[in-house]
Amino acid sequence: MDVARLSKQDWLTAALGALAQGGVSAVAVVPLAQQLGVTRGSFYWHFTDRTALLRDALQWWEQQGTIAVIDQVASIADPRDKLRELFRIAITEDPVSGLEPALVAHADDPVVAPILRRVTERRVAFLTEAYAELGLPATRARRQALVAYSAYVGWIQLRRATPDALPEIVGDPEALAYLVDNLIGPTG
Amino acid sequence: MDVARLSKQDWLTAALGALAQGGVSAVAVVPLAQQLGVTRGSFYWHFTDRTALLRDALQWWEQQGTIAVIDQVASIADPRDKLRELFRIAITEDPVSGLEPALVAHADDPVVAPILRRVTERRVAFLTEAYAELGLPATRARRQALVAYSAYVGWIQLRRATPDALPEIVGDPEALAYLVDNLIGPTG
DNA sequence: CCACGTCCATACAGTACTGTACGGTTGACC
DNA sequence: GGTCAACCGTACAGTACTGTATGGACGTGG
Repeated sequence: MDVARLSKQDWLTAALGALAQGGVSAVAVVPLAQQLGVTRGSFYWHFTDRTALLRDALQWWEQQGTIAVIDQVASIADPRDKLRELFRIAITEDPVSGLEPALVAHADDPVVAPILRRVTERRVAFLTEAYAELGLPATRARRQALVAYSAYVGWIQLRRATPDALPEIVGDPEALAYLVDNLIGPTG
Repeated sequence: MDVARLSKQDWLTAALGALAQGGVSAVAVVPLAQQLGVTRGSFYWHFTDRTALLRDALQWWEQQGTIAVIDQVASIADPRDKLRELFRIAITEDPVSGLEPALVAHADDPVVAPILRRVTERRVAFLTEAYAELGLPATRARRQALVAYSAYVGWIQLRRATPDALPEIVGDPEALAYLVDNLIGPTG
């Protein structure tokens, strides 16, 4: 019959969902097993530890979230169009709602810290490169990249803190363009 | 002798610190009591519940964090100077490091949700008013307020995610002015 | 058809936290 | 100096989670 055996990936995605909602401490074996319809016996076959689950889940997210999106826009030749499309994707989409806020909140966690750091650095570096292609000198390019990235981060935070105050922006194409232009910043 | 009896406020500040570091689940009675050098008997005299501690702590923070800062800049007449000073304070100071990211991460929590919502709305309303004083029409003022506030939120998040990438901005007065101007946005 | 690898359930300690009940200590005030 | 309230320690259940050990079900290849 369909006894519905689980793969390692099932645990990873479930862990990311729990992490997004309740933070690191919500990545617990018992609730996840209950949610997946199995017992802890399943978990301790796939993973050695609770920490191993958290680490593997974050590493998987690191690959999917960072590399996939960057690959999606890296082919765009014009740097201004590239930034525009990048921010549009980043603002409107949100694969695992609330994950990034949860990660930032647990920035001190020994498992979270290195991965969050790598992802942030990689994103800022990509932005810096794009702004450099736009003609900014190196120092100003990195400065603008930090400003733009922090604006992006704040946006996804705000979307979670007050979800119903923002559709008035995302829903209106003109307002969305206004936001994207503001994210890109003064590059003239 | 100096048996160092605790006040209710001691528990509140300790709770905010724990909340900032480990999230809602870190606001636990046993660890806090241990950190304060007492047993749980003290806690259950001052508070009825673990939830009551969390609620009271957040309400205290709501008053201190929101009202105090707004009062500090509300007297400045020129709206542009007012915004400048507001963002300067918001960017450079951080009374309880990491609290706001932790709150956003637990935006679904029944205790956190209403308070976070009130604080966000109040801040955005204050910004909207300032931009209106600057001459923006109502719709654009609120839109710009949301953009500016999300940029601010992202800044304090980024400061926590990668603390050593940002002093290069805060330390340099010129770069700080650049950031503040970018937060204020195009208001010409 | 049976032997083996995969996947999961169950049972057993062990730990950490929550609430409650109650008893003890301290200091102010009459 | 006795009384009362504020404050805290201790002991008792109760719950939730972690890890480990072990055995069973299930399918696949020899």
